[in-house]
Amino acid sequence: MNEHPLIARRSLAAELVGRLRDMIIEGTLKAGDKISEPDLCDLFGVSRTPLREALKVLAAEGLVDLTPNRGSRVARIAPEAVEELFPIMGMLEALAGELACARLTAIDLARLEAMHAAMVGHWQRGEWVPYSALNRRIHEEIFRIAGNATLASLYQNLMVRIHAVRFVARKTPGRWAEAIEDHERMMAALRARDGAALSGLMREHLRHKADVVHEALRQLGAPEQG
Amino acid sequence: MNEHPLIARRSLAAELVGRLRDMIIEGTLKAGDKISEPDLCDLFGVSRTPLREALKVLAAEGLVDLTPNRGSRVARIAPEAVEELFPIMGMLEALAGELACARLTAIDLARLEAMHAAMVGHWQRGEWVPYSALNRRIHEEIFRIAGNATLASLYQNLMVRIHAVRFVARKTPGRWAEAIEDHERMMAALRARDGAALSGLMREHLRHKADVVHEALRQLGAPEQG
DNA sequence: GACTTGAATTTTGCATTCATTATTCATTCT
DNA sequence: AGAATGAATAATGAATGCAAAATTCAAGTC
Repeated sequence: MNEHPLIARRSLAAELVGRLRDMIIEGTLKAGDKISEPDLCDLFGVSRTPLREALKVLAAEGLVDLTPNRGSRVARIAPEAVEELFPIMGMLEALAGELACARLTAIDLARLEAMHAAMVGHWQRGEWVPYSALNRRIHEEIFRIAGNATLASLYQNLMVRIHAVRFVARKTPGRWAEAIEDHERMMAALRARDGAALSGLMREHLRHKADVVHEALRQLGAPEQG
Repeated sequence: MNEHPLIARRSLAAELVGRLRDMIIEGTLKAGDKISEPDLCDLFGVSRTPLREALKVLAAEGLVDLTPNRGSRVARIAPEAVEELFPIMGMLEALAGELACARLTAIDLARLEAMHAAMVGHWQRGEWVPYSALNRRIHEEIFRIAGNATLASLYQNLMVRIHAVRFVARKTPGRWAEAIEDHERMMAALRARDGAALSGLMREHLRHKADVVHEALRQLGAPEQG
């Protein structure tokens, strides 16, 4: 009768979904790569049944492309897909900001202030990696404060889909400064608990992010054929 | 080397995903129902392997709840989940409206005008079923015009999740008139190609829809235990 | 030498089988 | 009688087996 079993037992398929998703996100499995069922079965020491179930789930998430009778490959994100995703993510961030403002506690604000200050510090010292990590955590924190689990998981899912642009999204100094400015304004809106303002700012922030990715993709040119 | 094979062959699992989704949406499989693998295998005349793959996909979509070693049931939508979904759908509609305004052609507008007029006709004659169908098609048309496939499919997915409230969403005459008014204003914004206005109106329209569902759910009270 | 043709191999889709876990139901004990 | 225990039954999770499809590769043709 227990809703949440105390000892969480995951099925092999569920475990594989997580492992494979991580491998795709971190780049062990690269976009466009053919996924060999026998090889992966070997690697994980499982049979094809749970692996295939996992691949079906990842295909539903948009991380894997399945072609009947012709196997599966890691999904390749087309530049058009990126163009489609960013406006959506912008809207979801905007909503998150709005909701977060309405529910923001003093403790939440203090935590965000601290994270923001630390992030600015990383920027000043030119520490890209910790900056990125903290940046991501700030956005996650806003979604947490928003208190809409569906919204958060939806955003997560879309974020995962654009994993591949993570590497190309190297900001120029100017773009980096712009991002910091965006965040400064966002903090101001949060302090003022101005939901509408924060909403607009976050959408704009995402638009800037989209621009950065766009510039990077354009520089790289058309991705090689798989 | 064909990207899109001419003869579309679907796997059994893919076929089952579609069939089961339809069964859930149309109510043949009711929310909270236990899903018996042997029974469904019997019904469709397939083995458990493709059926289980299909259930995993539906679980990823949020239509089915899987509990390890304890089988699967049709997902029950909690009122809180509805409360979480509507603001999201509102934002997505808002974005669709904005994009649609920017890309609207004269032909698109004419088609929408015709659909709108027909829908108003159904309203005047109190024809609920064709009204609903046309209402849905108008919204779909706006998403089509918006030209963002990812946005459309995301919206579809969320729409499917709230299938169960479809039955409770009987509008009162006042609410129905409100919905018509919303649509009148939306048409005006479209004619003026005022993206910002349409965006706001569609979000408000969704808020009204949420209110209707909320009232209905409150009247029904807490859903019976599965 | 490049293009086809077709057999050998590999991979995929699905059914079946086996082990493990949950559920049901009869029996026992308080 | 009602709760507790355990055997019988059914379900789920995962591995294996098998047929159909795709891929590979070597031989033959122009």
